[in-house]
Parts: sequence; structure tokens; C-alpha cells
Amino acid sequence: MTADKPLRADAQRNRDVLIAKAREIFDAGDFFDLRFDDFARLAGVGTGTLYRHFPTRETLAEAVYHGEVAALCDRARQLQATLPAAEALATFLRGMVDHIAAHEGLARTLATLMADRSGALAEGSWALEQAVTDLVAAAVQDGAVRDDVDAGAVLMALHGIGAAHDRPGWRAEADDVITLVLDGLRRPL
Amino acid sequence: MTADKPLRADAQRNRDVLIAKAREIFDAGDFFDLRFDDFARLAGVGTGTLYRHFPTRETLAEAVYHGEVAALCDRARQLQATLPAAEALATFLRGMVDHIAAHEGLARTLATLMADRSGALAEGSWALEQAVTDLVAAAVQDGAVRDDVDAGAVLMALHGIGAAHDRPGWRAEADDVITLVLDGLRRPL
DNA sequence: CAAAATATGGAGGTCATCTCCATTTGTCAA
DNA sequence: TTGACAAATGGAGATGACCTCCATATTTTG
Repeated sequence: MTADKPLRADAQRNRDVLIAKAREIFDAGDFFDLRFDDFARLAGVGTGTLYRHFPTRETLAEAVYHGEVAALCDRARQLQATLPAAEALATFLRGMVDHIAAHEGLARTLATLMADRSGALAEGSWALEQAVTDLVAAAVQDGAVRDDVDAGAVLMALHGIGAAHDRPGWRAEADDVITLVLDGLRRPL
Repeated sequence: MTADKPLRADAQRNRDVLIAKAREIFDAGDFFDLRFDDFARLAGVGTGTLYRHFPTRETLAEAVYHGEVAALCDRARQLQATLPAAEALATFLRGMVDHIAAHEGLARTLATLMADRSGALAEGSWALEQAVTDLVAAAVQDGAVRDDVDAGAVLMALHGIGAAHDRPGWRAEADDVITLVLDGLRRPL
């Protein structure tokens, strides 16, 4: 896919700084209040450098997102290796809520970008989708979960949770969504 | 809340034209590809007029959204009056998916704006939330639905459906989400 | 170490957004 | 009807964010 050409040392360094700074801003939730040019200065590089590395806000977001997704996928695999399938799925989904709760701004920012022009981020989230699909498939295999609903539905529900992050009773409602999904998955009819 | 001052005749006419044109553009999904000034010309008014009526894209979206929400609420009330509670809820949710499917561009546009700065639209969707809450409450009353999950969770799931509108297998997955939610609601444990 | 390749930064062009106000249109009382 | 006041209009132009471009600097290579 991405035939990563070896990046020059300083270029790599700047790229890393940009991503790190971006994650920071994302997390604070200030990403959209900030002029893109100013972001370059904040990161200590020229605007040209910023734009060469990340032509748009979306590409930058994708880079940050990649790290998130990788971490989540690791967690999924680890759970799958150490717990019964149904429990792994439940634990993972509950954990997702914790994770989103802990990274409010980031979740909101990503949700916004996701809804906007889904192309860029959709690609980045492919791995996450795969991980969830695997978790569900394993649970189906165990007979713990019905086989007539697509794993994509679980993704959708998660997406709703992330996107609605600013609702007053978010945490309780998010937990309820997971409860509904898990209970709904359990009964074959 | 909104102490609607009586609008002058021509102002009202322009306002209506703007909303009508906006709904049209929304539905075509071209809302974000269009310069806001050009939208004014498309609607046949000056930019000043556009901005006086709708200072931002969001306020315009909210106006369109209002109509949608009103229609949906009517439907909810009608179902609630003519069907058993559990069935009314199920029919309403299934119908939501149809509705979103039929108004692709609009759904996507609203989802985007919703995620962005939720303030404006969140206010507009209060009525919809109330309608869903009523449907759920009635079903709980009937004993057809568990009472330990908040109606907000259903809203969240719907939100996820709307926001993820561009996924390849959207329709099937959306139906699955509804299935999960309904089945999840059914079992008290 | 020289030359080639690669990356940098920020000045300035471009273009969407929004403001402002001279003019037009609607309202209402006499 | 008409005059006078209020409300609304529209579009020219200011503003400022986004992005390009290239002379200069840095890294790598032979």
C-alpha cells in the first residue's frame, strides 16, 4: 500500500513533532478553533513544512488516528488471546467507552472529521473494523453470539457513541448502548 | 424561548425561499462544495440578505432540520396513538432507517453539522429526543421493554446510523443496529 | 569535501467569508 | 391615497485563512 520511502532525518523529526503536537491539540479539543498556519508555528515549523507533510487537516488527523487505532487493535488481540470470546468482546466494548471518555477532545475531533469527508479516516479505521469483526466472529464461533447480524452494526453503534460525545448524560447513555448491543447480540431471536 | 417577532412580508418570503433551496441542496449532498455566497445567488437573494437571516451554515441547517424533526415527531405521535407501544417503537425505528436512506445527502449533511458544533442542532433535536423518550417510556410501561436503559441510548444508536451513512453496506448494517437495539431492549437481563 | 538530493520557512497570492450602508420595499396612520 | 417611518435588501469591498512557491539551508552520498 504505502511504499514508505526512507525519510530524511530532519524530515522525520519534524513529522513526529507535528503529530505529537497535533495529538495534544486534539485532546484539548481546540483543533477547529486554530488557524492551520498557527498550528505550524505552535509546532515550531514553517507553514511550508506543515503543508508538505500534511496537505490537509484530514491527513494530519489520520496520522494521529493511526496511533490510536494501533493501540486499540493491540488491546483487542490481547483480549482475544486471554479471554473467552464473548467476554473478550464485552470487555473490549466497555473499554472503548472508557477510552473515549478519557480522550474527550480527541474523540470529538475524530468524529467530526469522520463525518465530514469520510474517505481519509475510513481508510485508517480499516484495521479497527477488522479487529472488531474478528472479536465478533470468534464469539459467533463459540455460539455465544447470534450469526445473523454484521459486525459493522457494532461499529456503527460505537460511532454513535463517539459522535454524540457532548450529550449531558453521555457516560451513562454510552454504557447503555453497549448493554443493548451486547444483550441484543446474545439472543439469536 | 424564541419570541418570534412578526416578520415583514418580503423577509418571510425570502426566508422561506432560502430554506427551501437549502433543503434541496442538502438533499443533493452538495452543501459543503458550495460557496456560501453562491448559495445566496442560487436562491435569488443578495449575500447580505442571506447572512442576516442565517449568520452561519449551522443556523441554516438548523432551520431545515426543524422541518425534518417536526415531521418525524408527528409520525412518532401517530404511531404511538395507533399501535401497541412496543410495536410503535419498532416501527418508528425501522422507519427512521427508511427515512435516512431516502434522504441520503440530508442525513449526511446534518450528521456532519451535528458532530461539528453540536450546540445549534442539539437544540433543534430536543423535540425528536422527547418523541423517542415517550415511545420508549410507553413500551416500558407496557412491560415490553426493560426499564434500566435510558432512551438516550437509542438516540445515540440512531445517531451512529446517520453519521455512518457512507459505509458500503450501510443499509444492512443500519437494519442490524436496529435489530440489536430492539432485541437488547426486550430482555430485562 | 564537494556535489547532489532533500527539506525548510515564510512572504505573498488567491479566494471564501462576512460587513456595511445607500437604496428599495413594505407598513400604517391620517 | 399619500407621506413618513421602519424594515429589509443586495452587492461592493474589507478581512483574513489557506496554500504555493522558491531562494536558502541541511543532510546524504560518492
